[in-house]
Parts: sequence; C-alpha cells; structure tokens
Amino acid sequence: MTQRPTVTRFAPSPTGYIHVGNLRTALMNYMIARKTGGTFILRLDDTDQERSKQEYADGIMTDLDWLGLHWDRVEKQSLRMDRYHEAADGLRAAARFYECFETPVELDLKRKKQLNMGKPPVYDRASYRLDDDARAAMRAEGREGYWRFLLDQQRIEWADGILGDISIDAASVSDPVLIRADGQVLYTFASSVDDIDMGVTFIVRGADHVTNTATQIQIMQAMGGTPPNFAHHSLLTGAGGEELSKRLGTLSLRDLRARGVEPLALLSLMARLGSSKPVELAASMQDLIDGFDVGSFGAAPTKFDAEDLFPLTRAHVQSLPLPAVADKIKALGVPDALAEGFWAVAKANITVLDDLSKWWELLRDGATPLVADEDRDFVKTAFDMLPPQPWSHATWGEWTAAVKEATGRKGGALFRPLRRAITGLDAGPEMADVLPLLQKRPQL
RNA sequence: GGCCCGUUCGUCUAUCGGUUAGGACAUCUGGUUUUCAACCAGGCAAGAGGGGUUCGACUCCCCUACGGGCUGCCA
Repeated sequence: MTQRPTVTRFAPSPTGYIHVGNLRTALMNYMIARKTGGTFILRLDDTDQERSKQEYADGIMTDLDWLGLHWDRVEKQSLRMDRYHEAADGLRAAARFYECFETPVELDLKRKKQLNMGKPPVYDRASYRLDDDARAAMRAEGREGYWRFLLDQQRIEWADGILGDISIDAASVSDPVLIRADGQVLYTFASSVDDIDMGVTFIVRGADHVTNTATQIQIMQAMGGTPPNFAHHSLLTGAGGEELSKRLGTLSLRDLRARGVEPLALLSLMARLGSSKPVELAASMQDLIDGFDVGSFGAAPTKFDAEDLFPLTRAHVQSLPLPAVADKIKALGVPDALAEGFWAVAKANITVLDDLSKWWELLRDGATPLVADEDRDFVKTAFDMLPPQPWSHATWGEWTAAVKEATGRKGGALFRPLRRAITGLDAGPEMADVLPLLQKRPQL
C-alpha cells in the first residue's frame, strides 16, 4: 500500500524520554519512509508549554540517533503558533469552530451527571446553542471562551492499515476542544494542521489515537485537506499483561542502553514484535526496512518482555568482528598483542559487551579456584607439572596429556577439575585458548 | 455507563468453512564439542465459554467472560 514515496512523521511530545512503546511507533514510521524513498519527519509536539522541556527534546534526539533513526526534517509546534491561529480563523469563518464558556469544573459536573443517568458523557453543545447576546453576556461576566470544533454527526470511516475498516459515529464523541481559554492550541488541532501542511501521507501511531483519528479526519477535511492513510498499532503491555506505562522507568531506551542492549537487537525486536514475521536478529537496519510490512501486524495488545532483548543482543555481540570492539578491549587494559585472542575467547561467553571486563579480570588476576576435596591432590599434581610461561595454544594439550599419563585420569575427570581450578567456573571458553591469555600462573 | 479494537502453543503469530491447526522465539531431549556458546536433529505445547448458521466452523453471526484503548480547556 505504500509503494510511492511516503511522508511519515514521528511526533513525540517532549515531556519525557522515549520508551519502548514510543520506539515502535518511531521505527515503523521511519521504515515506511525509507522503504518508499519518502520523508521521515521528526515533529516535537510541544504545545503543552508547562510539561514540555528542552531537556527531553534533546534526549529524544539523542536516543533516535543512538538507534540510527535519522530524520529528514525536524519541526517544532511551538514555532508554528501563528499558523494554527490562522487555521483556526479559517474554521471560524466556515462555522466549524464555536466558542464555549463552561469552566472545567462545570464540564466535569456535567459529565458526572450524564454518567449517573446512564448516558454517555458527550458534550451537549449547550454553548453552541447560545445566541450572540448570550455570548456577549458570558464575556461581560468575565468568562473566557474556549473553542470547540463542530463535528458533523455522521459515521466516520477509514481503512486502517492494521485494524482494517473502522467506523466511528461522530455523535458518540464530544466536539473536541481545540483552543483553550488561555489561547493554547491543543494537540488534536495542531497535529491535524501539521499533517496537512507538511504533506504527511501516512500516519502510524498507537491504538490510543483511534478515536482521535475520527475527529482529526473531519478537522482535516474542514480545512480543505485530504486526510492521510492511517494505521494504528496495538499497544504494548508488560510480560504479565499489565499496562506498560506503569513500568516505564525500567523500559526507557536510556535504561535499556545502560543495561547493554545493542541498538540492532532492540530494533530487531521492535520491528517484528506483534507481527506475523519471526523475530530474529537482523543483519542491518536495511534488512529490517526491506522486510517490513505494516499489514503484518495484529490488532491485539502485544506483550513485551525486556528479557527477550538479551538473546538478540548476545547474538549480535557474538557476531562482531574485532575492529568493532577493539577500542572497548583496549580500554579494559588488554595488551594489543592479546586483543585478538582475548576477543575470540570472550565473545562466545558474553551477553553484553560489558561482560568483557569480567573475563579480562579473570585472565589478568586469576580466578578463585573451584576445587572439590577429592580433586585437591590431582589439581596440585597437575599444577606442579604445568611448564613455566609463556604458554601457547599447544600448551594445554601437551600439559593435559602429561597429566593424564601421570595420574591416569581422562575425559571429564581430567579436564573438568582443571577448568574449575583455573577459571573458577564450570563453563567457559576453550581452555587451550585460555592458557595463552592467562597473565598469572594459576595457584591453588 | 458509552464508543472502538481484540481473544489460536509459555510468547509473537499463520489459517481468508473441509489442514495430522503451520512457523518463529522460549523450553526440553539427542548429536557434535573436554565444557559453554553456536550448529544439526527431534520432542512438548493452542482455537476463552455458550448458543446459532452449515453436510462441515478456529474461520461467519449472536450472547457472555476476559484484555486493551478512548470517553481532558493532556498528548
């Protein structure tokens, strides 16, 4: 459905950092733009001046950069206020805006009353029915007007790229407030104006915007614009099905990055989770883009488990060539001459790159030996037979062969206690490769 | 309460009325490795419940239950 160059946008409000839920939206829009040779717009929805902060805007861009989601264009709604007011004038002239005077408290009361009577809490258009004299009286009273969009009360339909055919009766929705009494332009309006002005042709966003879409379609049409295509992806829930937002603190991109999650691992999961395509580590962003199909996503809420990120991260880390990690290894203090051997040994035994430090510490300082009582004499004998350094790749074989000869032990009974005594672990890399890297003679 | 969407192996999902209900991830077993990882082979495991429609329903319809979203002078 998106073969022609598609203009997409990611429109976070800078009131917090990006989290996995946001990321999915950003990534989908990014991939669609790239796949079609289109344009990916980063739009900061910062009309809420009280909650928006530059610090968050910077953080969002840093996070997107980290993931390689580069935008072609960046916009800030706070810089477009004049345009919104101009559009508002147009809608007033077209009689689609009307001024209202109820206070938030009054509206709240009205809703509660409707609910108590078993009626839907839809705005009753009381202010719409005010005549000019009544409005003037309201203003004279010192009331400050705010502005609602007059919905055309028909069914609004669209073919959603994920949900399929959607139909919402405008009569079941309140006329949306688009401009507050203090003049602040609200999201629904700014977003609609922007999407038309910026030529956005395809909007992928969370299912929490489904009802908004209905009203935004009418707003766009009232402005003489053509609504873009829409696709609403399901929202993520926690692994236990609980609402994800309650755990956002542990699921921010910054936190995942701090835990060592690799960008490509994160992208691989987010690009596929909830779709019918298998989740697997992608070789590159381009791979993800090529294989992306928004229509392959399901409408049901999707469980997200951050632990799934680690197998993917491990697979990615283990696939890295030495040059990709040389700086990191150098920073650990590994001598250049040992870097290649160290990486070969360590990479198969780590999940995140930070795990490298444990292996270097072990090789540099030696481990706390793990020796069973019945193996004590054996290990002591073996250690006494270990030739002086330096050790080569062949040392292990020669040494263990000699130990086998001397003690009569073989197989697991021979190798296992030595591994445990030298590394303090039951599992780990090839011992023949480990020996040349050991900086100290193992002690009992 | 109203509106919208949803419910298939543990997880993400395929199936567009007739299938031994398929795949991927996870898990388990075996093989290969001195061990781990990787790799190969194999195994376990699913249609929320109830009514219809139909020769036949996971698939279509209705009801119920459950889950998610919206119902703001937030985004």
